[in-house]
Amino acid sequence: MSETLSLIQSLTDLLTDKQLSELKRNISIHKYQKNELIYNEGDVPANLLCLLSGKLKVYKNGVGGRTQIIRVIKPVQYLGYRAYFANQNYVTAASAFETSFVCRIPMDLVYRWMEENIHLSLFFVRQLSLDLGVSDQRTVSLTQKHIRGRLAEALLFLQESYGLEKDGATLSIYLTREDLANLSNMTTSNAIRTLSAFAAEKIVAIDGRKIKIIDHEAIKKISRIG
Amino acid sequence: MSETLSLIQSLTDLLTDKQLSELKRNISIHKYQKNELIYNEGDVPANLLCLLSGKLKVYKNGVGGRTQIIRVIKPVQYLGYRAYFANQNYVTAASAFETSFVCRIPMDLVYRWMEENIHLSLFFVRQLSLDLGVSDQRTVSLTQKHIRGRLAEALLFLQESYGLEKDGATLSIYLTREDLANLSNMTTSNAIRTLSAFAAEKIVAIDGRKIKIIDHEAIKKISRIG
DNA sequence: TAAAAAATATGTTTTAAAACATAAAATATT
DNA sequence: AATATTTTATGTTTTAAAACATATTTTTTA
Repeated sequence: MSETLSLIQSLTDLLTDKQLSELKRNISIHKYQKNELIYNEGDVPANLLCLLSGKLKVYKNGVGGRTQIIRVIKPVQYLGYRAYFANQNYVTAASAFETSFVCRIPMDLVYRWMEENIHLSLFFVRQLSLDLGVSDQRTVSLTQKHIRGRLAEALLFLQESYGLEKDGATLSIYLTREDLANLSNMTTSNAIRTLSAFAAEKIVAIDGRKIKIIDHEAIKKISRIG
Repeated sequence: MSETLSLIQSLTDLLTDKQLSELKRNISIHKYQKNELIYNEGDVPANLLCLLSGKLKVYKNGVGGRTQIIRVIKPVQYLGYRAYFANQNYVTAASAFETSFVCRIPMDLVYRWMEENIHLSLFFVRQLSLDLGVSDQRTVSLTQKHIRGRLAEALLFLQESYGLEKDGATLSIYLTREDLANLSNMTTSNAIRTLSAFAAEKIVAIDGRKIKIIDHEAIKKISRIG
């Protein structure tokens, strides 16, 4: 428990002693298996969620069964607050890329703390502002870049989000081509084909779901100019 | 001045008397002509902006000179706060669709008020949460819907945003086909062609830039299913 | 470990949207 | 009012991405 609390420090740092002890009494930890749903579109957002370990995706089911991954979550990051603050049900769903531990804090409690703790409120102001900037940029990238540019951007995004393995080149997250497609707004076949093309061009090396970044500059260039 | 203050009531309601008098000393009003730039990508976000009258667009310049309208602003709505809160320069630009009056309040002042006024902070938490929900939904619509669906959605969006004229059918905003295209993520020719098609199908009637909604249900259906 | 299911690979066809072209109409400028 | 510029309209061609098809490989489940 003390380790858990240290993990979610960014928020707990902001709490008063009284709020902290209240937190300890109301926090719960949940384990999610690979691909397990954490919340679904339409659900009531009752809890603030915090990813302690593992990897998550936040996504929307769009037109004709197509899925768009909106953002990915890494430890230690919060999620699930937007809908509550907007007084809406969830408009996204979230599930685990791999086995993950998530803690839940009742959102009503968090909101009560916010009313008496300006730092906590400002924490969410900042968080939401960062999220919104990313979302707006993403709208433009996904609509205007060509397939190769979108896939290259997705690879860079995964590198930034989850980092690389000890070799300093292999992405630490192993996604199916379908997830890669849903992240880059393309069909699964196009994710497969385009990734194969990158491999043929020696920009990446692929070994199943393992993706090794060979020519980082080339990927950045493709992401930038399409 | 008293009328101005009544216009921006949603925010001023939240201020203390002391803050309100400080507001009066620091607020300024600016007139923008049609197509005039209000702020540009890369600018430092020094002011909270509030549209008092007129109509604005917030947009991003993307790949290859293409422009994407991110959101439209109606009176009385605030803008320009996200970048400040995220500690970034503007990643969007804003300009006037038509002659508009915008008031400016120094953002440092607003932030200081937020630190001593929880209601103001929670106002922005809610605002940002709504913005983020719209942005995420927009990402999916713009990437997954077909051209007809995107244009139909844009028409509905303009109706919601700016309303209709006295006839109860004509959109109150007259956009060029180019703006309509930039709103719907398509080329100008496709906006022209698709709008002509809607007119031929008697779903809308067009008279220059005037767009009259004839069959609202049909537009909703096209927006929904593509 | 065998069978079934899911994911990946690769080729071919189709299609939606962009690009290109030209003309007419509407706006703006002198 | 005349000229220049921008916007709208419409036709044609090209192209990027989706859709469809089939085979192979990998993963899951019985």
